Amino acid sequence: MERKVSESVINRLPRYYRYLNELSKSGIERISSKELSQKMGVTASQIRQDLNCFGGFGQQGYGYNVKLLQEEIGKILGLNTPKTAILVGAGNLGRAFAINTSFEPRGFKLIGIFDIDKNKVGTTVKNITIMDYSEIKDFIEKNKPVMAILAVPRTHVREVANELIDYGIKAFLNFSYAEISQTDGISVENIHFSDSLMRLSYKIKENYSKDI
Amino acid sequence: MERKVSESVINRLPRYYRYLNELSKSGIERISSKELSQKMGVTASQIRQDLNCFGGFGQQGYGYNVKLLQEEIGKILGLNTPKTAILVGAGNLGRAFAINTSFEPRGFKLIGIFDIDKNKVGTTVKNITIMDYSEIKDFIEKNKPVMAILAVPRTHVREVANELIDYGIKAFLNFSYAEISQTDGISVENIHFSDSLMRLSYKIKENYSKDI
DNA sequence: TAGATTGTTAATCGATTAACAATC
DNA sequence: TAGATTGTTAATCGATTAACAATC
Repeated sequence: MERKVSESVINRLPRYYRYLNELSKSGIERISSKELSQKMGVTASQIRQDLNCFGGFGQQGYGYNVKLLQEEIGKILGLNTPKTAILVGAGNLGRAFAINTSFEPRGFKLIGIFDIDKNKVGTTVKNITIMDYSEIKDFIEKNKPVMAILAVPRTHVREVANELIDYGIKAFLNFSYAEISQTDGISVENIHFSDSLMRLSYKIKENYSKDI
Repeated sequence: MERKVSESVINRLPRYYRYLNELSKSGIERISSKELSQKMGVTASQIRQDLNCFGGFGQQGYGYNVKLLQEEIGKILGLNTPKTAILVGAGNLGRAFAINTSFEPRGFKLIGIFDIDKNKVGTTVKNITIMDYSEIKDFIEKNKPVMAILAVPRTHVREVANELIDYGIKAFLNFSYAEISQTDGISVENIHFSDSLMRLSYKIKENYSKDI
């Protein structure tokens, strides 16, 4: 029925959401695509095109209501329906992510944390007691979490991911430096620090040679 | 002289690098664009086009030498010239990043860590003693680091970034949930956990409604 | 009503894919 | 030499930008 919205558009939505949130917090009630485009460093055309993939949220001659538009984008992103998530791997990174992240405003709810390290099992992070990885199957079958955050060693990612898919997990936020083989119906979002560093390395190189 | 290489190409380079590294480690010496394309889930055309932005690294009738190609991509990314970096903000996230990341193989060298929390100052992470943020100006002027990893509260990012630019920092890896205003000659790479979560939220929503 | 700004169609631009001659 | 596969040019596809009629 509806045509599929392109990846590029989706990738821009969180940024719109963030800007609208800031505008809203600073008390601005309405904004035109032109004003917003200037603030964000994009074209007004792009903003209007992007938004009109989902419907007409503006009003001719007026612009967009900031609060309303933010709400609509939130709905498009599905932030209003909390999806249950578990964290696999409670090392430095896993714990830091759990502590630093506001799950609820982003559409998720963290309901379990797992590790294989017996020293960690039983301790708590964000009021959640870390469980032994051996209990994960039962936990998933009982509580049906939708998403798993993977912060396990690179060598274990694929194995763990496959297991969790078997148990019923539908989506991954993957921090481990390896890729989860693309399976049908499984959503994956990777955060690879190494890739970011390498891109930055390239950019620095480019910026310098430009000057010479 | 050379035409600017598009962002899309650059963004794919680290992934090529990773795959070649894996191939190399598993003892594979040569690979054709077709084989690689199948492994990576892209087109062979794209691989050849991407690589030929930088030069002809292959051989007709043979394909690509895995090790050589990996090396060349490493050079393109600038991984062979270590760039000095400092970490600003030694909270959970900053520390976890410092501990988990291999800087040298990604073209960087971590030479200093800063925080404002007096309780953290003096303790060490990865053999680096955390310094007080008040010392950062002197440190930068003396040691001339090129890049700063920002893991400070959202409310402080812009202020800190502007200060560091004044002191001579040329690039940022930014974890804080705000954007650094794009300045000429300054390279920025953002890692926004919130954006990743929201994109995943959207994907989950889409994957489900597709099934219905 | 006049002015502003949207939603949307059309034009342009760039990126991806296909095709093939060059050549190992 | 014959087969394979690159490097590169041409064709296609999609995304971005421009333009403008609709309308608040």
